[in-house]
Amino acid sequence: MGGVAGCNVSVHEGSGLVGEQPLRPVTLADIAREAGTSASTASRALSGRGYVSPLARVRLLEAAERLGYVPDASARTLKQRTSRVVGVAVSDLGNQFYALLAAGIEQTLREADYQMVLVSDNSDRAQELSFARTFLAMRAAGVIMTPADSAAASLLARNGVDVVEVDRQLAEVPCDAVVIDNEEGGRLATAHLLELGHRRIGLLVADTDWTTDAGRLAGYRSAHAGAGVVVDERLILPIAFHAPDAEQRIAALLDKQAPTAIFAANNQLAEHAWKVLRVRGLRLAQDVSLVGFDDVAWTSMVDPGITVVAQPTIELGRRAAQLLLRRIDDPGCEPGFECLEPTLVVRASTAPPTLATT
Amino acid sequence: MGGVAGCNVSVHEGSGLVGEQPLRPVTLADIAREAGTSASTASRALSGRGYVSPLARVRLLEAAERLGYVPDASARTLKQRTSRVVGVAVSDLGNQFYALLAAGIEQTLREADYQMVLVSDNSDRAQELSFARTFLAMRAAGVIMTPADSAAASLLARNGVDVVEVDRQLAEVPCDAVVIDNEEGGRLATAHLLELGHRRIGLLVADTDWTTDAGRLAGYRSAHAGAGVVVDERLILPIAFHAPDAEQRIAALLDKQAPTAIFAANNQLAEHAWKVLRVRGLRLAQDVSLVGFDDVAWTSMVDPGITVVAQPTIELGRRAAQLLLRRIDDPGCEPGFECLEPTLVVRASTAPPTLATT
DNA sequence: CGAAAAGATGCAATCGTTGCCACACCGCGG
DNA sequence: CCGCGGTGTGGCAACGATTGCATCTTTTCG
Repeated sequence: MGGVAGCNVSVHEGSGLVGEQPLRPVTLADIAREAGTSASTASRALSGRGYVSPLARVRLLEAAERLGYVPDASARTLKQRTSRVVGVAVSDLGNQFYALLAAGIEQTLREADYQMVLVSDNSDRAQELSFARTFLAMRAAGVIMTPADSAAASLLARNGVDVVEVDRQLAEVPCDAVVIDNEEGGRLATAHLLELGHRRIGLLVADTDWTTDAGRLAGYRSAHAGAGVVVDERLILPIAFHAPDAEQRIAALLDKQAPTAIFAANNQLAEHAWKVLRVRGLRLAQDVSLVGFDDVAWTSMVDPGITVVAQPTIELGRRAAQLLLRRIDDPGCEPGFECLEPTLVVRASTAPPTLATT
Repeated sequence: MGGVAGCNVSVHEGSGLVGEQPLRPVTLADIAREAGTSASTASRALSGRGYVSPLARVRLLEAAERLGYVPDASARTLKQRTSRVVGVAVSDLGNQFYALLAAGIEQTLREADYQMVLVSDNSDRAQELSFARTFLAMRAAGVIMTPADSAAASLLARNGVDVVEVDRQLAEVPCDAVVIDNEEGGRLATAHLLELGHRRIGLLVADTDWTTDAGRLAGYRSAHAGAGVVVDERLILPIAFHAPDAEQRIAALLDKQAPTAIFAANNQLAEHAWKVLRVRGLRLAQDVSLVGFDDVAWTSMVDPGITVVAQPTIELGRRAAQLLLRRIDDPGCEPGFECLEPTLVVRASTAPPTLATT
């Protein structure tokens, strides 16, 4: 440490003790000069590629350490035409589901020394496309998204950026994807209610053309078919995200269709349904059964606890990141598709109907 | 559109209809050639700086549009020595509080056309420092962090990167900060319980040296002092984050110190306390009162609802981002400090003690 | 009418890193 | 002793956008 007396002298700017304004960042050329080599050699020593004598290596490493060298990511990206950032676009960071998804992604990326650029696009096509352009501009190593539209994925793929779709699937280009088995989830929830004896099961589902909602709806139908029960279409209520009248419409469904149970196909709708039931003074399980989708915290804390279809949310994020890392590592590999299984968590919000109708 | 017949001809690679592998991204030089100008003029036209004739401008704009030009962020960053990304480091993305904080930050940054690089550092000093280096390498325009240690902020500040501390404050360098008035929050919660007649109020607080916990503790003491009540130090229980024995220790506190009320100074501890009380069959309000800190979703959904000190979490994030944007805009301005006021939300988990001791 | 100002453009250098290429050593086998 | 691989090393040209400067053209105005 500081053994070479001359070292400080050769530093052009007083960078040592006072710690004031290096301002101009330390470059490779600086540490090369410091160690008496060329920039090329410095680059080789620090990146570990190519021949460098042991002596030069330690000198350079020491110099880099001493001067606090931090390689310039943009220069590297410019030269190598790819960066270590991964773009991640989710629908709504404020929603616990997407936050956990992002947490899972970030964790895995971090372990592989990639950075996550996270944006929340409100499921807006224009914003999604704009973010795709941004990720393109950053020369992102890849992009993970919960897609709202196929245009973004197409744009990215066309420009050679790897895309992983997570939670939903709607790309028109071949691409990696990891989703939940939504149909199975819908089936689990619905079959559970059917087995309890319910015959009029209201379905609250997001009003989208996404695979998540389509899958859950399909599961709902399939469970009915399996049980030989005809679905009354009026029991199916599509509700747009953030619809201001969501709770009124749920209330109307309760009034007009007299369901004995409700299957709310996402965590928001479950919350809405729960609130409507509470406001109306309807007792869960006794008066109306309720099944939610996505095991968010409150469902196990309220009394009675809510029966839900649990998704491995963080794992979903991790898998998506793993899929992307695999593709970065081996760009030629077959598009991967993973489908994680949801599980039914039975709590106290479901019970046989009190007055069984036909 | 496509009026100039020759335009496709001059494109060297078939980029038009087939949409297959442009592979090499479109550069400024490409669109300059396409429009018959130099790259300099193209740059001026697209960036809007400097003289460009109207004719050249439209030609270049059209060419850029037609070829799908996306400026290379790394080249721009390299040249301008600053990027449009803002590094954000929070303690734990899986915690709703930090997720919402990040959501608020992202929203504001997005509106100003900045990107958020989000990392979750687990309050680990080493990780935090490593991220600071990464942000440095990316030439981040600024960094927003919930700090765990002062080293990261110092490193960044020393290298000319603007730092905003959010939620907590512990930088040794002058820097912008936005926090909650934790002392007031602690006081609100404690005073509420004291007014109800409680004299033995257990305090669950994170075992850190952060300003959040110190502030809440100070508020707890200050409220006692204001009411002329002496604090029994044995009622104060510091619990480390993710301590596996958190609930056992809370149970022990209940057993040994017989508090008539509990003030849990963060959302995790509130959840732990709530669970312990439930497991023990203790009725909220009637047997033990409970006040939480941070109005997360479940607190208003459980029965009885939990009285909490609510923080404007998203707003906290927004303000932090605004502070950073202001500083980027005017690097010389005085370090800003904002302190947002928490509010007490009284629900049904608090009531006068049944058996008033002393 | 001529000079100065404004308008418009291109050249070339620059940002920091990487990687190709050439060169310079070394010892060794032919 | 020549050449040949194996080692090290430095020079130089990229990567793609920006920008100061020089150049050239057009106005404008005294």
